[in-house]
Amino acid sequence: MKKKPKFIQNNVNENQESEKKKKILTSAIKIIGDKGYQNATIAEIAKDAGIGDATIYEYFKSKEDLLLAIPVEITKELIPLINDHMMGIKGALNKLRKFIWWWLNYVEKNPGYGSIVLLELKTSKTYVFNEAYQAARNFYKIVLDIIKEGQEEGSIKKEINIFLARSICVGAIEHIIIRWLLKDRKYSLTQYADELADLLINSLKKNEPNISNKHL
Amino acid sequence: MKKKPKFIQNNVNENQESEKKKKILTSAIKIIGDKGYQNATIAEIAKDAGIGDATIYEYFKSKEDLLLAIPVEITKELIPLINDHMMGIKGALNKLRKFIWWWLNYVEKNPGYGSIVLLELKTSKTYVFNEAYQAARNFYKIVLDIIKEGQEEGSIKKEINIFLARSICVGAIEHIIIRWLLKDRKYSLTQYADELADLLINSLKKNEPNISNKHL
DNA sequence: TCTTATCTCGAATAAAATTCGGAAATTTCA
DNA sequence: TGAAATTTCCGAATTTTATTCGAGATAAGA
Repeated sequence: MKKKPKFIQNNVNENQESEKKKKILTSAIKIIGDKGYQNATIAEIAKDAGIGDATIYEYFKSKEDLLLAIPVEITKELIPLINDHMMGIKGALNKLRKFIWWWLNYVEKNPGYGSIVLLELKTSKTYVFNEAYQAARNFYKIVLDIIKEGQEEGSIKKEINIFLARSICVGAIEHIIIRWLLKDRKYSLTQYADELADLLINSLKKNEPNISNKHL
Repeated sequence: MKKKPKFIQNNVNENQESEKKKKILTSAIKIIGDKGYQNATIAEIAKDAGIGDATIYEYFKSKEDLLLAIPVEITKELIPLINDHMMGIKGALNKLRKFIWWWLNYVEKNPGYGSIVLLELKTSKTYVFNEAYQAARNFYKIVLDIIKEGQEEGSIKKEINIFLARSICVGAIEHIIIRWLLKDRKYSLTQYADELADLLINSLKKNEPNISNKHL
């Protein structure tokens, strides 16, 4: 651990994310994702991270601050990841299908993260004013961009309000995920990806008259 | 307060819902709906209800039990109310439109209830095993029934998976409500009803070939 | 009016978050 | 290299809240 320049906050070195901070976050995701924010105790998170309770407060202002730091951290890693997966896919509707699949798949493999973002986070009164909210917005923005792209390339109806379209896509995906999180999580989430994508794409895409009418 | 028949539970009179219990619930909706479950204290709820803290525990096992009792109580009143509004409306798609409007309107007028049901409830570990979850299911079932009806009468595509269709409708509505709840709640929610209904109806309804193709 | 079963709540208890003060570790620089 | 300065860490005390206890208040029936 190296020394930082003279005048520093009263807090721990913030840049280059000390390993300890990462370890706390990892333990927090594990414990909170598993038992929920309510039932997770600072003592247990500290124990899992192999440090004393008080040390957590060197890195996070409060338990709530720790909760809010989770999506900020993870989303930072997530957005490049999904963008990477999106590369080489042509056409907004194909991208939308891929995005749906990717998201369901990610939550299925990381239910703790899904549980925190979709269930725990929104009860925090300060959520909207925190950068956690910005992180979520950046994530949703991917869907919005896909819809815009589709309207530009002519595959998605121009008359649709893009924000409403995003609400339908994001709302449907989240609703399916939330049901899964609340249930036993035994069945596969990704199995819904294709059918859901079909339905959403069908409601957004511009009908091609020459094709859809050839049977008349 | 009248005496109840001989052998009673170790608890307070459960039938005919004593006014005190109702008063506690009313205060709980007010305080929890406003500050959130976390920040609402039993002391404050008790004070608002004009009783001592300990009295709450005569009517509810715990703070969580009190939270879970709220949707059970309210949904009991809500379902007859919405069914009443639905009467006389012909056609599944018209019912869906009305349902969307009604729901958005109800939450706009009762944001405390909306906040509890959509934001606070889902973090409770016991939610799924509680009758609160059943109450929510009964509410969603209205949408499912509308979709079934639409498929039977031929206004909604038969090939759509009804559960997925419900997820899209409920998910979209809830997503719009949640954004509103998290923001300042200053703008009108019901303003979205029509456009949202258009979009959802459009994605579910069976296209009538003779009409959609007459311009060819 | 007296007895008994409820109801109510002030005060004690318990559990968990947060703060405090100083010890341990690390860094600086003479 | 050594010791002062700075930073990190944490055990123990404090604070905040939910929950329980037990005694007094209230009503019903004899």
